[in-house]
Amino acid sequence: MPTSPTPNSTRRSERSRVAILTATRELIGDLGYAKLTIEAIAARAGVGKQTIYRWWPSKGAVVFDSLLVLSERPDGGGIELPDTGDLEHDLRTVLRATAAEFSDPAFEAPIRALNTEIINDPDLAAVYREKMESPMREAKRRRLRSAQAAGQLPADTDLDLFIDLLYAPLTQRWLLRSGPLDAPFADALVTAALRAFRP
Amino acid sequence: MPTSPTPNSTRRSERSRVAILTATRELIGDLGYAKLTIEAIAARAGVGKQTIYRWWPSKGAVVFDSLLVLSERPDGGGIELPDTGDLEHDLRTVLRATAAEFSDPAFEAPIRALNTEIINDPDLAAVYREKMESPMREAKRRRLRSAQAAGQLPADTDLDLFIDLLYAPLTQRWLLRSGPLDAPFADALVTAALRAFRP
Amino acid sequence: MPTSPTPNSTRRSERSRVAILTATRELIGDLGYAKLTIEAIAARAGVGKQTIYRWWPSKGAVVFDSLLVLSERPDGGGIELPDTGDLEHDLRTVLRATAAEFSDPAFEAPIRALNTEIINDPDLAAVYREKMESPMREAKRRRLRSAQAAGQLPADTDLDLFIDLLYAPLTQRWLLRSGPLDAPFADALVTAALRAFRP
Amino acid sequence: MPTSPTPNSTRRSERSRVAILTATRELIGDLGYAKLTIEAIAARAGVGKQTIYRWWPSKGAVVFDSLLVLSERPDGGGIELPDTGDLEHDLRTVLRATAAEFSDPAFEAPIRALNTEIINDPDLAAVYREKMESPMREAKRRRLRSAQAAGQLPADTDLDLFIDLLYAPLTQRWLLRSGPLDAPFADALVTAALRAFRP
DNA sequence: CGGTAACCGAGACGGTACGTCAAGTCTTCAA
DNA sequence: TTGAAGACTTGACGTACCGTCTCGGTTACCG
Repeated sequence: MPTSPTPNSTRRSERSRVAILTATRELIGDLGYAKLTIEAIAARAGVGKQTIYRWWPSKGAVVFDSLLVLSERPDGGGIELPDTGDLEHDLRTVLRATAAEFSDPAFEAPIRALNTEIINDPDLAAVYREKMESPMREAKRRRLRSAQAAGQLPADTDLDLFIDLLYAPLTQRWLLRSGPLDAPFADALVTAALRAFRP
Repeated sequence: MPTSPTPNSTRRSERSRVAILTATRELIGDLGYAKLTIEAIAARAGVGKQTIYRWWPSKGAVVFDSLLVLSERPDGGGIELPDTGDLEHDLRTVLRATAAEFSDPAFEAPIRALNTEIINDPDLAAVYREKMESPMREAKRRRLRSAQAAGQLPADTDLDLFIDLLYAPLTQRWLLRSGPLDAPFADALVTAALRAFRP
Repeated sequence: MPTSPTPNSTRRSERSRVAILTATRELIGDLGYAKLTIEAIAARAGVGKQTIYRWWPSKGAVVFDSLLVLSERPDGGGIELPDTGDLEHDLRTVLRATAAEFSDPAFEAPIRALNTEIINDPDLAAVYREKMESPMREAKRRRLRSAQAAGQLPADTDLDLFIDLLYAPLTQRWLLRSGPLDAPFADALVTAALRAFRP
Repeated sequence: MPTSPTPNSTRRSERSRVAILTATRELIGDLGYAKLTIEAIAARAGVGKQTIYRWWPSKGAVVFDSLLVLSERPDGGGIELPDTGDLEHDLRTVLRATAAEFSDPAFEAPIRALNTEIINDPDLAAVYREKMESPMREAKRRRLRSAQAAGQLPADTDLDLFIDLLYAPLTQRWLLRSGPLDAPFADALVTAALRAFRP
């Protein structure tokens, strides 16, 4: 496993680990991904470069770990999508929120940085899927299964395809900046996805 | 416009321009994007570094221009999607071909390089949309309009949304390597997109 | 002959020649010798680089020619040392004047530049001796021969040695900045040189 | 002080320092001063360029330090001029030796390089006077004082002027290549200097 | 007196070296 | 014995100039 967000040695300094991850997140926000350097991270964290190289195999792994906390629930519990009983309404809420998050400058730089690393590093992509994508996708599946139980979605629906149809166009548009990430677009996606799987 | 694929001065050496673009394409294939350097491009092209810096504002712009030719038809004509009269059949053909292209090692490295640049450089993203995305999307729209005329797609279909639904999940899966790009996946996307817009 | 201060072709542009020499002199004064570049000369003179390379073989040659005018009499006549009939008095006058000239900021940079070139370029050194040193030394010899005729200097005096004794310590001190170039030093040199050759 | 021939930090690599100085000396001999580059020094010394820039402020300072060792006695003792009791004889010996040294190709290039730097860099000139000129001049003064004690030179002789009279013409002639550096010239200088200060 | 050849300003070209930055490795020293 | 500090080699960066080479546009001569 290329990243080690938790100490794998009792000797490891927790203080340094946190300082490095924090410094990395701050620097990505300040400079963007392209200008991020290991030296700057070490300097800002008040840490020797060797301490970074000792615990992470690549810059990408540091960046990844530093952003992992963004997706972690402080309470340790799993992520949960809203479930009012009305699938279409809930999906609109969630998709609009996702669109808004992409537009938030505080998330913009880090997520672009993360994508840059993942696109070019298959190992990191695997870790990403395991640590960040999977939990989120499982939460989405849970909500859709609940809808199936409620008879709002056919029982034989390919849930992963449904999720892809819903989210991929949104992510795509954000990555390539090919159009506005607004509520009408989010709503249109929800409508289209639901229509694609109606009986 | 940040890139200038054609000489903007009578003094510009066409020989050098072509050599630079060719060398860039070859090096991306050999080394991947991350290890591509301006010095290596200049050396391989038999050109002074200054000649690159004189005509392109950034490494990304050179990479972009070098890949632009991949999307250009040698005959100068526009791109055209197949039109046998059967929309579903044609879309399957096209989507399967797109999936196959993504799996082709010759395209893999360059297109990942291009995406890396585009994600982090809004200017380049704009040029990308204008020079590469737009012509392709227009060709897709033409095929869909033809289907509308043939009564295979409702006249009020939001063609751009249709295209997003069809292609975004494919691109997403390829970028993040989150699953196989095979014929069943392509077919499922076609089916889902068509069902989303059936009357 | 490595330098050609006068046009050797009727086609040569006198305007350009003068502009180049003037620009060179100005730039040496502004930047010092080390930062002087052919490109800057060409730019300041409003001249193509090729026009410089066409007429001078090296940067040193341009510098040399540009400084040659400093030693030329505007009236075209030769240099002449004062001759009041009192050798010691005249030598003091001349040596003090030489010391003052060395201290003049307007001469400082150019003459250092000239020396730098001459030290490292034997060809230039030869031209320097012919064009600048010889006429000056001949004028000094003339004054000393006049003194011999007046019985103020033995007839068998080695005039070149006398001149070296007089001027070399002055030049040395200026070049290496090893001491003040003041009147007492000049006077001491005159006294010593005269004593060295008194009967 | 612009040069630091001895490590000013315990962290400094003595191996690198010596390699740089040695490479510089060798390259000056091979290429001459004008073609000496920092890159070539670093390459020949097997050292990163940064290591040079870290410890020396300019190319001149490296050149200077590399030549400093030429004037250092390995035994740590000071320089001493011969003292047979016969001043004229000793001065002839020393001046002829100096002339011969100037003619030695192994000294030619480095000393010209040194002079080039010193002429154009007042700071370097100051260090030169302190580290190289002064010890040598003091040795000369000692020999002359010994002659004064022996009654071969008046007690009120201006020793520095005497030294200038003796050496400046020699150095001048060598720098400008204005004449042969042979024994007759050396002898003539000795004779003249002694005559200038005889009672 | 009209062609033409040399010279001109301009500036692109293939290069070399600059001085800086950062990468990843290695060494020293204090806690 | 870890970890901070930071020197080390390496190598790419983007810039400045080098000296050469066109490119059109004068300019002066020669046929």
